[in-house]
Amino acid sequence: MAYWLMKSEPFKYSWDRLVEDGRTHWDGVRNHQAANNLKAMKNGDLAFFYHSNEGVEIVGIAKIVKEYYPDPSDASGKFGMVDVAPVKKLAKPVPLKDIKADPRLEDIALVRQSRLSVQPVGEAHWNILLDMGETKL
DNA sequence: GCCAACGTTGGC
DNA sequence: GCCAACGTTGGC
Repeated sequence: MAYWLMKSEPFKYSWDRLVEDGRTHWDGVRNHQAANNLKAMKNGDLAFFYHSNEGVEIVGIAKIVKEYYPDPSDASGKFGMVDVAPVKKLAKPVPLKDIKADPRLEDIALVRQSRLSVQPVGEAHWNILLDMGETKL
């Protein structure tokens, strides 16, 4: 079981939309590093759902329900996508500023590689973030 | 709206 | 293969 973090701008695709839809295609990734992370995802892996630009916080937990396959929106055929479904909304969203303020999280990709839209989260970091979100799985 | 970070493109 | 120019992401 691996853990991830996926970013979405809420006015493009929000956590509430994901809950309404039940599941969605995580398409549109055009960055190789992010795509490599998508490729490494396995069914059942969990991912934090992060709102960028607006909110700027982790709002929920999603799970991978379909592993990497071609993204039809990519004409070049180089990039793929996964399908995700909502698992649980965080009892308390975890804002980026709190993540930055916690020395235990200073090495997290969210801080160190702020532009990467799909990133791995270590188990220790995952548990800290769950704690900060006052959420139990 | 600005700007830093960073990926990509293209001239040489 | 280097690097300047340019585009995009995303925090503030």
